[in-house]
Amino acid sequence: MENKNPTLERRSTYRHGDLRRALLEAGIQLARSGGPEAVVLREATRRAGVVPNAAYRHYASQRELLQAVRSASLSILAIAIEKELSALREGEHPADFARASLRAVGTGYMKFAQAEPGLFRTAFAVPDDLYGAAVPEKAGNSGLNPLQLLGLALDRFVDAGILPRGQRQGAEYLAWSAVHGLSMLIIEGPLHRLNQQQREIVQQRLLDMVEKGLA
Amino acid sequence: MENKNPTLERRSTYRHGDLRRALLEAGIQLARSGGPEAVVLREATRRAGVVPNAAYRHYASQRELLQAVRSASLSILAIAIEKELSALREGEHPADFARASLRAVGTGYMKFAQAEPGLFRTAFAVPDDLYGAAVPEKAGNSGLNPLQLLGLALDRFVDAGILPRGQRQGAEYLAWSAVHGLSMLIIEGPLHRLNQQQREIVQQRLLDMVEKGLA
DNA sequence: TGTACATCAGTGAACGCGCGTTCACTGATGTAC
DNA sequence: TGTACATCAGTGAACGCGCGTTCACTGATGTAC
Repeated sequence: MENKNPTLERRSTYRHGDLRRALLEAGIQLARSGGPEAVVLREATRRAGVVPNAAYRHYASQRELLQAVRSASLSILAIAIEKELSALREGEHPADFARASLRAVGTGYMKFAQAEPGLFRTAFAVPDDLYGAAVPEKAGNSGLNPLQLLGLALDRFVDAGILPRGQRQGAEYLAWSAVHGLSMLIIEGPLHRLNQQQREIVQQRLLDMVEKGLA
Repeated sequence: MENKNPTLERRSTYRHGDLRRALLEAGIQLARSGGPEAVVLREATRRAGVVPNAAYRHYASQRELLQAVRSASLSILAIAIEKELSALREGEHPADFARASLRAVGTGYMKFAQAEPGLFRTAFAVPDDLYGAAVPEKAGNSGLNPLQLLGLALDRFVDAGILPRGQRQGAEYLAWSAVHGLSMLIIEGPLHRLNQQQREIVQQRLLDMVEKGLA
């Protein structure tokens, strides 16, 4: 029997103080360890050290809490991608820089999927717009969400002249499909048994395919 | 309130006759309309016109029934792919034939995902080997499961000399990732809003990318 | 051809579980005067 | 600076729900003699 409520110090105050955030954070932990179906409202309140219905002061329903967790997951993913991107230095060859950018986005995405499969699955479990107005809840530090970061890398392809401008539109979805698909096959599919080295090889080959196949 | 048990004619016999199959078929219907989480043992027994615990004469647990449904889903997918493949005629150009084969596999896969999202999600929801001994429960009429059908198309690439033999191994997973990823983005992701024509365009572009990027 | 009996498919009743959600409440806080 | 009071965060108790699963049973079937 593990401690279900590691965060709880018995509250001395009647008011919690920041229950909304505590519930969100508990929800993120739940998603982290069990994916979207683990985001259980009652369990989140338990972890926050609060009675179940107290949640309704801050979220209208379990569904609304789940959506908040989902947005947070996307934001964490965006930050992981940004981290890979920020390791790049813009050299003298724009084409190399563009290619490295795309690989960084893809690598950040796939690394995240494997390091945080629960959050990854949560981020994409529920259909929801990733187009439209960029909302900060789903964005990284740059203010861009994961799809927009991918778009940024592809813009660099166009700028470098290695992707015809006419093929730019919708190219996100081609690259995204490949990287998303491999992530799924690895984290909950038939590629689950691959060891770390094998995973890296297939990831690199996949990125090669995208790079070569896009232009 | 819809009819929960459309199949049930009030049984006149004490014995059901073929409850195992009836439960499997009910399970498939459930998966069809609601994905893996809809495969509820009690509901399957209701549809079979039988008391809940009767299921335990035929399946050791809900999980076992779900696995059976999953295998059936893979088999149905294999048949869908075979249908696309069988429309091909082997012409005089092996390279063209090989390329058409790969496109047929990819098209069959993506069509199935969109026509039967519930079964598709069920087929891939639970991790499970698709390697190893080919088991007939997961295979199509040819005795090959979906992964093996993809392998067949890639073998034709090698035979036609458009894929180096040294790059053949593991190539399944590159092609599969792309096609699987796009399917997911379309059926339960941000590409859900695309209309039929837009979907076909992006699917064709994705297949172009794979074809070009593989070799 | 007839009868006894083993087999086992399906029944009936019940279990514990955890979930999301609603209701009327209580207690602390902070604002108006 | 002190007091009355509105606000509203969190409580306590309870609801109905559907699930998977277990138990002791009953009734039909088909096989052995």
